[in-house]
Amino acid sequence: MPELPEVETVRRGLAPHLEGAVLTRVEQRRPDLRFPLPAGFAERLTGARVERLERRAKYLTAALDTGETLVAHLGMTGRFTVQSEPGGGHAPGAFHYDAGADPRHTHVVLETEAGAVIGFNDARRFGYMDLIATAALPAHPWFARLGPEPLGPMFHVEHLQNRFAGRVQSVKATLLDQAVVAGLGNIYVCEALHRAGIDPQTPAGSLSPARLGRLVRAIRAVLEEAIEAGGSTLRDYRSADGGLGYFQHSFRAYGREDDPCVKPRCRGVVRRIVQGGRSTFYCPACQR
DNA sequence: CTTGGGTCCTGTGCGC
DNA sequence: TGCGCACAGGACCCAA
Repeated sequence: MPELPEVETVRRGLAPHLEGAVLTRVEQRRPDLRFPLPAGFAERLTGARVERLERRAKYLTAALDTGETLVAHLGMTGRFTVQSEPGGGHAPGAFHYDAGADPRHTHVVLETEAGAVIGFNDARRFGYMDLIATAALPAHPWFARLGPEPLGPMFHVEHLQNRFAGRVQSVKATLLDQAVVAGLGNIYVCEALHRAGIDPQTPAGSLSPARLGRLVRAIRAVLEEAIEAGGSTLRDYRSADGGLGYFQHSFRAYGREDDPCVKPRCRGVVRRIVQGGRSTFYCPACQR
């Protein structure tokens, strides 16, 4: 479930359980996720205290008091589950997050002193984790080339102008490049381009400053609304547990092939095309 | 430099 | 009901 709003939602859900918490038990159930887990993974985590739980792009980072940071990427299907054990210092009627996860795919389990049991579950195993020296994080290959946070002060029209200049690649593909802006994925790029009224096939370098301004505002708006809604859940959102997002009901283009365009006064129909091997949904009538 | 394609892995949903 | 295929929120790598 993982673009920026989903990862941010996960961070907010985990933070009360992890920030300030001491990890009393760590269980590694397989040697690898997408990549091998580092040597001594469980041992290096056990006994550590989580100082901060943060998000950068689509990465979650848990800075530890050991000088290392636990970094997690959810890939396509990664999710965290949380159970608070009765008597573990939490109110009765234990908080239970995302009960729908198949337990066969729970690969890592973290338990805190306060009694929270946190599972990392990932059916496709495109997700990954590593332990990295906190001081070395900014220079790490996963982080060094990331573009600005789209909801932060460094993301503005001038930035897009600079990064788009001379690029003949489509604006859709360019926005998926994490070095241009960090955290967007297929869904929110489609949604932002629809809101901005921009054809996804337009060469990035050919967009006027005015249109880039609309694009910046559309990206910020759709991400803020999605975070507000707790992100999007594409499967089993009906399982009534807390913590599941509902922004998928607000999609205007993504997944709406053959539906009439929802933009007022637009008579267009949403189409699906393939760009770079991935589906793009857009309205040819109002996105030009 | 770009683009397109294939790769990792499993689950789901659809047409037949 | 069963089977095979297309497709899925990411991101890397390589050939052309």
